[in-house]
Amino acid sequence: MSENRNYGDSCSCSVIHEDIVNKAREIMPQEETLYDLAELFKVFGDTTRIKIICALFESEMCVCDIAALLCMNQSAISHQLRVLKQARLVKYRKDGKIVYYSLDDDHIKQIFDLGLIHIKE
Amino acid sequence: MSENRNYGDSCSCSVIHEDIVNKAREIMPQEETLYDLAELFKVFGDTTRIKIICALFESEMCVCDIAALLCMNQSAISHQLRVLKQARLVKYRKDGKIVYYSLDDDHIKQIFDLGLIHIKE
DNA sequence: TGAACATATGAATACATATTCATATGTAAT
DNA sequence: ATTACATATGAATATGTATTCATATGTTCA
Repeated sequence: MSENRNYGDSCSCSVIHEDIVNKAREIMPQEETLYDLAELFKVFGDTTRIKIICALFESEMCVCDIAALLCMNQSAISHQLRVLKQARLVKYRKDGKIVYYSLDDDHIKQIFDLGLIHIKE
Repeated sequence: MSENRNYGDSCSCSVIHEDIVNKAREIMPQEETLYDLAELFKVFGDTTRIKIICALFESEMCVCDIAALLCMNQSAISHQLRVLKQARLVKYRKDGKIVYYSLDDDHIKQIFDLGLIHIKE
């Protein structure tokens, strides 16, 4: 009966349904893609950043405005805007010393709204 | 000129565009909603959980299958399945000692795919 | 009943990260 | 030039969390 047992070092259990596992392996995207995807959702997965995103649905805002709105200090907002920028979720334009941030992707609202639908159920 | 200055204790800067801030404040969902939303995306924001979700697109799978597929130990998978379960992203059925997990929400694929579209740009 | 096994779970550890503080950078106005 | 101000950023801290280990729970089968 040991033919059905296929213990892996790290898995510490047997593969019960090898066909299922193989099929799943085939449809799995590249490691890098899955990593990037997790990184993207990680950016959405913070209350402060979600609030910033939500605020920017209304209109572009400067760092100070966002800090005032969220009652948080300017540095925290600036750090989070950097994260959002790196994830290409926001873009900015400078007008003198003021930096206006706005959303950089149409899908953001869709992702946000789908999330809302899920939690409202 | 100090009428335009409105320093808050925690904000450490002035509100530059009060009208914008007020409008944003109006459209902001409840604190709790935003918190729940962030919590939901946080669940998507982990490579292991994204892989589990992706695997379950193919079919339901037991804990062992998932552990084998991802080459991770059973305990790690079980812990993560609990997180997914608490977020109501997966459900399970028991068949003897085997527990089969499957996706519990149609929106998951949509959210996943929108994320993919974003990172592929 | 007891052995084998699939899964769950608590504790510990290691690592990631959000916020704050202090300060730097860059711009505008006097 | 100097002052005031908006923003950015590095370091430090505190908190959160993913994984592992050990073990418990619950099921099946002999």
